[in-house]
Formats: sequence, structure tokens, C-alpha cells
Amino acid sequence: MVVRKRLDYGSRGHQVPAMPRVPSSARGKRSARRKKDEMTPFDLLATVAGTLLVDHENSSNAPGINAAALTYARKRKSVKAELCDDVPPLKSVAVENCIVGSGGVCASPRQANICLAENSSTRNGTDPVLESLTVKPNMLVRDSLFSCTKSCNRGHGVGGIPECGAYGVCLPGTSRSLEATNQVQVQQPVDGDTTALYSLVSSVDLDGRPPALVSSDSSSGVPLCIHDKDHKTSPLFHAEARHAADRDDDENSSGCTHPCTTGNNKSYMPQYTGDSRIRKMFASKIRKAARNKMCGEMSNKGSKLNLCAKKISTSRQRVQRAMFKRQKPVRRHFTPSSAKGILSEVKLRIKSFTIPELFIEIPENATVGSLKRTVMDVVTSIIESGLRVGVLLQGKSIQDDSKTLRQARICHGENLENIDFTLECEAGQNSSHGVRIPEEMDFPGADAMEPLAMVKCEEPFSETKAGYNSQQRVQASPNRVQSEHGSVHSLFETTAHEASASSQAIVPVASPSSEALAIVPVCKSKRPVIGQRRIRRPFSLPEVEALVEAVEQLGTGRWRDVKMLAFDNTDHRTYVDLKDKWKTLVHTASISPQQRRGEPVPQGLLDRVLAAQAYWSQQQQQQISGKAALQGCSSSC
DNA sequence: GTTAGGG
DNA sequence: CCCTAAC
Repeated sequence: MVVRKRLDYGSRGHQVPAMPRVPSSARGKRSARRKKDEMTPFDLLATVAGTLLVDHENSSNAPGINAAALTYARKRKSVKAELCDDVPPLKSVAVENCIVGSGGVCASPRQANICLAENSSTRNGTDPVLESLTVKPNMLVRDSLFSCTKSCNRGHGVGGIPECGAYGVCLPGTSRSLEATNQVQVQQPVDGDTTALYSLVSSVDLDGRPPALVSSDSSSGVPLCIHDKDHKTSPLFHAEARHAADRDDDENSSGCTHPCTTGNNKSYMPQYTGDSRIRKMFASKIRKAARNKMCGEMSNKGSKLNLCAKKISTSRQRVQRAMFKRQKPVRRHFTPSSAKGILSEVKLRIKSFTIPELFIEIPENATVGSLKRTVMDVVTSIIESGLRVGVLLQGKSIQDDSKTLRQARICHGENLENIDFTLECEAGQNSSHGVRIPEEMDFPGADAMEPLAMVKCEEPFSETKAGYNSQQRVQASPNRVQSEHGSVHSLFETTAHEASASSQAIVPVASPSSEALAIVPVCKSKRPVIGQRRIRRPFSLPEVEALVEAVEQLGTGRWRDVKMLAFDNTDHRTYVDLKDKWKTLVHTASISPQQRRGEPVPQGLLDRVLAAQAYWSQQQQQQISGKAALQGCSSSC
């Protein structure tokens, strides 16, 4: 795992570099910047409720309303830094801030569309196979840090949908219903193993990677998206999952939330940082690739996508490919059971995609916008936490994926009414409960995870160094979660066990209780959506204050130290972000209040910004002149 | 890996 | 917030 270097920075008594770096004046800029037609990924919203049917209609109709609640555990934290500097700080104070962040979880309506297409054609006449699992680009539902549930209710759906067909699951904007009723019917040769069943969902590679990238190093030869042109198509099947690009407006800002636990735990961070950087690297490349691809397609000049031809270092290519390789779907095709005679088929129909009922605890002084974002965040967290499908036969989980359906007694003649599907955490598949929390995942115990699943969630939920330890926790009612990490595990497990014991549906269920449950979208996914632009997270006023405070002490040009001092536990603020924010602050301070946008920054703070900027600019100038004088002296001597 | 600066 | 040259 990546270990953060220079951990000594920012710690008490550490001697920070004395002088800010002299800005290099001759840094060439090359900026043929492309148009920002960001291909924002889709966030998939797909929970699968399932009922297995054999040759007859399923009449089960147990509404699966699931309860969970969201709580914020906020914790004040003070940061005191003592920094020594050759250059006297503008303001020599120990920073002791309590920054009350806005808890800014930004989620935006996403439209996601997952299409499971059944090849209803019987071209070979004997083995109708599931042939397509098609998702729109940019969807990513993968291994996640934890699953929100084990418990399942039998999904209820509307009947009467033709057996053969593909239906999309679409989660429109936030104002829309969170329930979508769908049916996905699958025909599965009896001799197909149960893994194939899993692949119905778990192998849906909801990744926004351009296909070229995916297949660049693929040996499988199986396209990421297989669309049989001969398929029957339904409008739903081809429903485009369009989504708005990022907007400056927060309300409309696109992006999924990354409500992670705070990086309060120091040992939590190094991996985080490293993976985040890797992610950014990939994101950069892939965004570019995606844009190129889109441009190429739109210009109708043929494929101009040459992802690997871009100026990517070989080492990066290697890593990149390795990453993608790991992201290949587990399986896409059912294995036809050829040469074994005519086999009876098991027809599976999964009905009703239902978003569980959620209960959210949110402070009264929270804004409606933050409430919306929180709701969206909870939902997306559930979805994107990375789900895998489990199969329950008469309440008993079938663990052996290598079993055939027949061996698993999922076949004609068996009591198939008692077969259910569950959604489980991909990352927790080796655990009995399938639930993990980020803290677990980030520690050595998480080694068993699939490598990519170790990519840390990009966005911690905490706001600033002194911000809340904003954690939202899954909780099984009536237990209440304490805000310390230690207690969370057991609760997760409790939740998981209880849930899985009662799993009867495929929808996430925490508890049917109406008591508020705390759901923990602690981390949306260990696998950030590759190629996705980071969500816009405006600096809160406390963050700005912290930044100003730090810059006053450290000066401009030492952004890494500023980061360490003021935003050490806030991984979603990089030092580049801080530098950028400072830039905008300086700009904001220099324009008239009427021209300013966004959350107003107190004039007093802006005055400090200008003062600090002027001071440190002067310091830099003095350093430059002093250096020049020194050079001149040495050269003349 | 950091910083600076254009976009 | 992204990107990248320069260091």
C-alpha cells in the first residue's frame, strides 16, 4: 500500500522548510486546453430484487421496505501546529480551530441505466443464453467497502411484463421516485453454474471506461458491452442515461458524493492519498481518452481514440492496464452446456427494483440542499458500495459458485419458490456478513480484497482539519452507534448478520423498524469512478478560514505545508486545491463585492487574504532580490 | 512529489 | 477543478 511520505510534516515541533520556494519565472506553459465536455459518468442505481420462478408466474408480493437511517457523528477536533520558520509569519498564532463544515455532501441527480438483456432469440434452438449485460458507459458498481445490507425482502413488482425482454433501471433526478419496478428475466441452462447467476449482476461491469481501454489488454476477447443487434429492443432497453454535466450551481452540480469517514485516523490516510493520486492519474488519462473518443465519434471521422498512444509513460500504462485488467467483468457469458444433451432450463425473473426506505437524521440547521445531497448520497452509497449477488435456497446461502444449478438444486422440479437473491458487499464476500466498513478496509485485514477494491474513496466526509469527524453509520435498530470506530464493527456485523439471516429479498434492508437507522455511506466505493471529474465541493467558510490562517503562517508557495497544517485530515482537498482556492480568494478579494459569486466570504477574511498575499509576495520578492544579489556578488567575486 | 500558472 | 511544465 502506498505510504504517505513525509509524515513528519505538520506534526508538532517539526521544522518546516524555512523559505518558500522562489517561484520559477521561466516555467513554460503549454495549454492547448481542450473543451470541457466532460463525460460525466453515470452513477448506477440498481438494486435488484429477485424471485426465481420456474415456468410460472410468481405471485409473491411482499413489499420490501427497508429502513435505515443516516446520522452524522461530528466531532470537534483541534489542531495545533507549531511551525518554525525563518521568515516571520504574518501572524504567529497557534491554530486552534473548530471548523464546522457544512458537511457538504454533494450528490447530484444521476441517471443510471442498467440494462440486462436477455437474448431471447434461440438461434441455436437449444441454449438460450444470457448474452448481453449492457450498461451505459460510466456506470460503476463495483467492489465496495461495505454493503449496506444483507437482509432482503422479496421484491415486489408488477406482473404482466412479457417474459422476454430487457428492462432498464433508471434513477432519475432526486425529485423522482426512488423506486423503479422492473423485471429481468433470465433463462439459464440448468448446467450453467451458479456463478453465472452472479454474473447477472455482479459481473455487470458498470464502468465508464472506454471500451478501447478495457479491451486494450484484454485477453478474453469479450467486449465490455455486448449488444446483440438482433436483440429485441425495447425503449427502456435503449433508454439513454443522459445526465447533466457539472454545473457551477451546487444544486445542479453533478457528481456523486463521497461521504467517507473522516481521515481522523492518521493511519487511514496514507493509502488514501496514494490511491487518490493514482485515481487522479487515471482519471486524467481516461477523461482525456473519453473526450477524444467522444470527439472522434461526434466528428464522424472514425475512431480517433488511441488511448495508449497518448503521452503516457510506459510505467503508467502498465499500471493502467493492470488496473483495467482487474476490472474486467468476472464473466459475461453463461457457459452453454453443449454436448450434454437437452437440458431443461431454469427461468429466472427478478422483479421490482426497490430502493429501501431510508431514514435520515440531519441537524435542523442543515440546508435543504444538504438534505437532498445527503439523501442522494445515501442512495448512491448503497448502490455504489459494490454489490454482488448471493443466492439463497430456502434461506440458505449457496456459497459454491462452481456448482451447477442442478447441483445446487436450482432446477426444474425443485422447490424454487424459496430461492432468493441477496445483494452483498463485493468486498465482504469472504466474510460471513459481507459488510465492511472503511476502517476495516484500509487496514491490513483488507488484504484479501480485490486489489482495486482497495482504492480508497476519494472524498472523505470530513470537512477540514478541524472539521467534523462526520461519519454516518449503518446501524441496526435499536442500537445506536457510538462515534468511535471500535463500536462500529460490531454493529456492522450485527446488522449484517441480522439482515442476512432474514434475507428474503434482494433489496438492501437494515431493518423494517421505523426507528431511525443510521446508514453509513461512509465511503461510496473504494473504486472511484475512473475518468470522472471530481465533484465540485465549494470551500466552506471554516475551510476558508483555515486556509487563510495557514497561509498567514506559512506563506504562499508552501501549499503542501499548508495542506499539512490546515487540511491534513481532509483528503479531498489537495494542496493544489488549496493553492487554487487561495488564488480565487485573492481574486475575490480584489474584485467588487457585486462581482463575487458563491458563498460570500466575510470582508474581514478577504482583507486578511490580501494582506497575507501582499506580505508573502513581498517576502518572495525579497528572497529573489537577495538571491540575485548573492549571485551577483559571487559572480563578481 | 511540489509548485506555479493557464485554462 | 483540471492540466501540465518546471523543478
